[in-house]
Amino acid sequence: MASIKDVAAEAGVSVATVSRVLNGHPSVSAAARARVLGAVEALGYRPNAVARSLRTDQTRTLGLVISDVLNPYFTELARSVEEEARALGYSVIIGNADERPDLQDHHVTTLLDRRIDGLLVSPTDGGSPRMLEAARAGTPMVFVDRWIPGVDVPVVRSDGRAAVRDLVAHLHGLGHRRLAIIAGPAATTTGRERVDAFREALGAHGLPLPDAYIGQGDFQADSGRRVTEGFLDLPEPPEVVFAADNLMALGALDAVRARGLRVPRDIALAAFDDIRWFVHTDPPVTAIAQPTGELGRAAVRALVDRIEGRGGASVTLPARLVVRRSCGEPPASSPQSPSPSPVRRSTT
Amino acid sequence: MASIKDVAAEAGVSVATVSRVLNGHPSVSAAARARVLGAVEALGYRPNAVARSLRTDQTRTLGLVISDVLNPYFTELARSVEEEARALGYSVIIGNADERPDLQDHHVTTLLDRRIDGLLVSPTDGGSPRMLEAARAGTPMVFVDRWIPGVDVPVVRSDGRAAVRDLVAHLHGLGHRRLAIIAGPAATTTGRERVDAFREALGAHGLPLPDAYIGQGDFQADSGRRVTEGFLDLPEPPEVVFAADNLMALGALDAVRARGLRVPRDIALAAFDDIRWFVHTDPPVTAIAQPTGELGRAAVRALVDRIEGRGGASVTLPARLVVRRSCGEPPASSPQSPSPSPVRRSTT
DNA sequence: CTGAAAGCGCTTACAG
DNA sequence: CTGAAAGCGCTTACAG
Repeated sequence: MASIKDVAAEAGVSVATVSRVLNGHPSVSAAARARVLGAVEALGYRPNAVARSLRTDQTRTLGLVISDVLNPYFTELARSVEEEARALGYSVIIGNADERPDLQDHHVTTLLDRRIDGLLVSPTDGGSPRMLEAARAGTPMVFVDRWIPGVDVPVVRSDGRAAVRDLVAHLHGLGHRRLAIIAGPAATTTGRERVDAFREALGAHGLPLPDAYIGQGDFQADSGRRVTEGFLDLPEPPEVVFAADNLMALGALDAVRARGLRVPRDIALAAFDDIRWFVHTDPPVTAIAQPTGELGRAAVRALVDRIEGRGGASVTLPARLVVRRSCGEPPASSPQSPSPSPVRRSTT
Repeated sequence: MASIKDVAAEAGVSVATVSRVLNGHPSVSAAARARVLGAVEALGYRPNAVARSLRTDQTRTLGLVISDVLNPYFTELARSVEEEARALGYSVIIGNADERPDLQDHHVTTLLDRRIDGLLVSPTDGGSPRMLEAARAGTPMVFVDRWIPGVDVPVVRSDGRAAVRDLVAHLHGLGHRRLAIIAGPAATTTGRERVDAFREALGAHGLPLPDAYIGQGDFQADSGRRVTEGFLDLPEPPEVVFAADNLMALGALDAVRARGLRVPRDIALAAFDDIRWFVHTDPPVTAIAQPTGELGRAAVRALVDRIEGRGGASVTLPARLVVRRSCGEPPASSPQSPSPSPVRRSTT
């Protein structure tokens, strides 16, 4: 592969001059510039990004460590992150932690070894030593979706509290009283917060959240299935299952179907995270939708602001309830909005 | 960040010695090794992968350019690619082309500039100049899923021909005679092949595939919706729509639902690519399943073989039909298997 | 406007 | 077993 030396030789100038025209430095004569450009074209030369990075100490690359690529929520997040990064002149390298702290650590290490300019992470746990160390060492960093309390890093996330209240009001309005949740890992903020919000919302209606109705999942499908089976085996099974993410809702559907039961007739289902397939499931699934694309873009802007020394602040965006049919049909006469906050009723 | 010099100073040895222990070179005294390891630990030193790559001319990194991250098929492919690569000591950088040739080109260029050791690509089109040039220049490369005829690069893909025959036999057995297809872009091999296989299978049953029943999609959801609307507007709409990928099937479901029609009562639906949600859609969708994970792993092995000078051959794996209910219920008395080749009937 | 030179952080023949 | 030195491909003060 042609190097800058080859270009210089071909153009009859020094490598310094080649470098200058490549970087748009103003003090180059028009003649030299033309000769260099000609040589670049003739040789099909492309600058070696590795050498450039070593010299300039910047890679124009962002690392993104997500919890699970198979989760459409994170896949959409990754897409918007890449899009915004590209618009700002950065590439992104994605690491998939698969909800495993050890894999998360592997990716953080690899990314740091590659000297990425900044790190976007949605932590799978309470924070590996390596990640905390990176944060302390001053690697520009921002948390997205999930975060680690006590670490001084901006957080870009969505707040589902109001939407969860809307959901519980909706469920209560439908006559449901025994509500259960498939929780995410307690080591994650979203794992804890969604349970807290749910419990709080239930409390407002005078409803309890007994321990038996809190199933411990890991945000992946199999755990949703397993927890749902446990709920169904209870002497008094819940009337509604709220899955804290879309994959666990998928697992819940698997479990219900495997028993020959029907949603919502035998048990109602709602999910955190809205995905396109929820419109076409049997029945369509009531869900809480996050402004995923906007989160990804905001996270990149915050990170790039940090990298380029412009601060970079936390952002919290609201989630919203999308009512479909998986929790039962509302009485025809009742109003749609269970609460003052805006609730979109899906047209499907 | 500590460099190799700092470690050398701390350990009281030369940087050469540090490098040797870091790389497991045998000729280092036990004492020196211990001092170096101690210094590494004390300083929290991590080798700079950028510098190492520049020096060794290898990055231990694979580039993967996929057509669309939002497509669960590619997301699963990407996951298995990363997994296998990691097992073999490589990282992978994913570029999402979003079915756009210009974006594909952007990623190929970026990846090449980073001097990745090898390139895995599922081309969005007939091949950009830059990609063809890379192939000709000898960059280790393998095509996965889609490929470009006439380019001397191994291809790892699945052959859906037999499964499409099984599908058509299934449809024919159900009494369907007017079958339509939502095709992928003609610039892609999978776009063309799936239509060809479909036409050939129809021919075996004496059925035509009129132009009006070939809708041009782009493998993304909106095109599936648009094409399906066109089918429904025909004076004689098809009885079955076969979507050449899962996203276009999603779009087809959107279109059918928007008209207040039902699958399979008003129109039947089948899809290429099986995804977990198809079990829970209304109705469950009959699909052709690819051995996606195996494809990803085989592609990585072929690429690494090329990189390490061990050849690297093409691999073709069979796809298989998974019958569900979206094409209608079979008469209770008829046998399940429409053909001699093995057909899995889903338990759901 | 231009070039010679230093240096980014490594690895690896070469000499001892 | 160990170190001094060259060199990977760039960028960028410095001097002219």
